[in-house]
Amino acid sequence: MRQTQQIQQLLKRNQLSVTDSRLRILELFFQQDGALAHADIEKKSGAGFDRVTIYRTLQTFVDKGIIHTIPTADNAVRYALCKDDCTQGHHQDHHVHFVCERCSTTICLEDVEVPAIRLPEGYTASHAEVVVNGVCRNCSQ
Amino acid sequence: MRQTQQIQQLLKRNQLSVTDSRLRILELFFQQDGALAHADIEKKSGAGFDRVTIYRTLQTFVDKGIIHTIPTADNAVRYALCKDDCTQGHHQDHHVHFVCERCSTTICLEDVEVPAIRLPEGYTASHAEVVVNGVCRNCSQ
DNA sequence: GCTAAATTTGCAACAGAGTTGCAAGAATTT
DNA sequence: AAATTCTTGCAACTCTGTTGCAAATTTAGC
Repeated sequence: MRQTQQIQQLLKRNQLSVTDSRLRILELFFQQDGALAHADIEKKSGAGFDRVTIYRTLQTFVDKGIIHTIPTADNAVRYALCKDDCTQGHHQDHHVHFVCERCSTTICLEDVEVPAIRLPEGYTASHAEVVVNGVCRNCSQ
Repeated sequence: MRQTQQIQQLLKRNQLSVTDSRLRILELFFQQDGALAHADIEKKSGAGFDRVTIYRTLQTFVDKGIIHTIPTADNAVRYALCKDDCTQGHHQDHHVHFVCERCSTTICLEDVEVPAIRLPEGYTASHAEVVVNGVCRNCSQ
């Protein structure tokens, strides 16, 4: 399976040991183009990894910049893959996410540009998170 | 105390019974111009209200449109007062919040306009939440 | 390929956030 | 002031996330 090799390389590039849970969880992210919550991963991983392992794996991936978190109004943390060109600097920039009101699918709109936001005097912005709520392509059909 | 009367009227206008906890919690929101988390309210309320009461009170206020929630990256729910002209329609619109990276103060920037965000084809936006992270006026001095 | 060192996993136990049912207590209505 | 309605507090529970530690796995050296 070629994807598995890609994932292995991704892990090694980030100086991480290649383990079952890491392979499987990354695989899930590559299969899904939307974002995943911890609970999704716990269900979909199948292999019955310990909750703690999943938490730690996700944290590790966030630390390494492989995935990033998405803030949502319902206070459920979701994670999404960072694109390959998404290096450290990425998270300093603007970032747009879309949450579908019908199916709750959360996707990362990397291509959408966030217009500059004018703040009151005295305020300095370092980066902004934008969460757009609405109806996704699938649900609007 | 005149403010107490204002708060009482606000409650009655929303068909809510006037109780100690509701008065006190609304008072906190009026004193504070930033946002409050559940934990903040528990500490600051002083009067030792039950945790459950605070949860239910906040939920009631959200339902009535008196306060609204703010999504943050650290996954801590915060609540802020809606302005008087902030009726139901408000939450359909854009909304900008600012979180200070130094003091964690969260404020609601009602006056800032959010530029329209262009989405890929097939996607329909109903409203957007923008969270700007940076340094607030107090901390930048 | 095998051993030692380093890393990762799973378990147990815990902390915190939030919810629900229900009886007792307040506020509102008449 | 009594009856009704609504709200509170308690207890118990679920869900999410964290920490310490021993066992298991992975990696690196030989």
